[in-house]
Amino acid sequence: MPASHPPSLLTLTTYVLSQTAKVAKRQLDAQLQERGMRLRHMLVLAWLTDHGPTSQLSLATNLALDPSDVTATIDDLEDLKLVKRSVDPSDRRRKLITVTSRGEMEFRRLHVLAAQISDELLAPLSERRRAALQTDLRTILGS
Amino acid sequence: MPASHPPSLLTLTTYVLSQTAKVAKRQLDAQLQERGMRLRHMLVLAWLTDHGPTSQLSLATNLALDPSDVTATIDDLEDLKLVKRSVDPSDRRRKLITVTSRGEMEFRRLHVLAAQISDELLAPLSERRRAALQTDLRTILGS
DNA sequence: CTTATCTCAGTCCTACTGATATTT
DNA sequence: CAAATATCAGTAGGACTGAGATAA
Repeated sequence: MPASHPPSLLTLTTYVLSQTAKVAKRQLDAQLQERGMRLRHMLVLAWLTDHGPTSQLSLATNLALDPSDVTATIDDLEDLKLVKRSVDPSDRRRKLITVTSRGEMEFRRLHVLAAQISDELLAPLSERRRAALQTDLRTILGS
Repeated sequence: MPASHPPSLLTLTTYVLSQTAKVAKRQLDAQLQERGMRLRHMLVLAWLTDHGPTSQLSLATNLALDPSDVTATIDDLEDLKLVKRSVDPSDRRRKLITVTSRGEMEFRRLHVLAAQISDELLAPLSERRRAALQTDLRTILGS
């Protein structure tokens, strides 16, 4: 969060985009850190909540994480009793990661938190503008 | 750039924002890297082009860079003959950094490059939408 | 035997810290 | 002498690499 911005960069949407994202990310990180988590813990919880039991490698490829980071992340989440490892019976090399009910609760809390941060950040915009922003960004992302 | 996104996160504007920014940043970084530069080199060039000669500490505080990183960045830019160090006569502890004419040319090129990347990224949006996005993001950033 | 999955130790890179030199 | 500026060596933390273990 630069104290001020070079004017010639403020005309670049990508710059403004990155700077805004940095602010948002910083706020979320701070909140997550208070719970001993990082963004990738939340990503994994989100994925599991949405898609059900998933192998570590599949988490890695889908969430663009390094497989070894997934291992560490699952270690952490398992310590917190938010997920469970179990061997995939159909392929015993694989470990299926399952979110626990406690994990789902925690994810819901995190989601609320993130939504609040989102809202605060977007507070200067009207409801209509916010919706447009959301749609446009998703259009750009292509999903 | 996750291969796919957890649906429950796509409802969070901050998430979509961060992901979009990541894509943009990655593309710009790739281009900069081909010229032996990184984002902070461009930031410094932009600042100097906009504001004229500036001390290193002032660059650091304004651009939210660590002073020691500024030193290294100026080292690089000086090697490339894009900036010049000179002692501030009014306070000989300070070094005033000045962009050379070559540096200004290079920054103009980088700016064009970044604008192209911006345009490609925003291609799916109409002209009107793009303008709205730009304004809204600046509103959020508060500058 | 080769390949896939997970784990783990080690490496590399980046950002930051702390100490130093110089000037105010 | 204390504070400000720039430099630089060292540190800590994160992300990635490569090898090993187990299973297919």
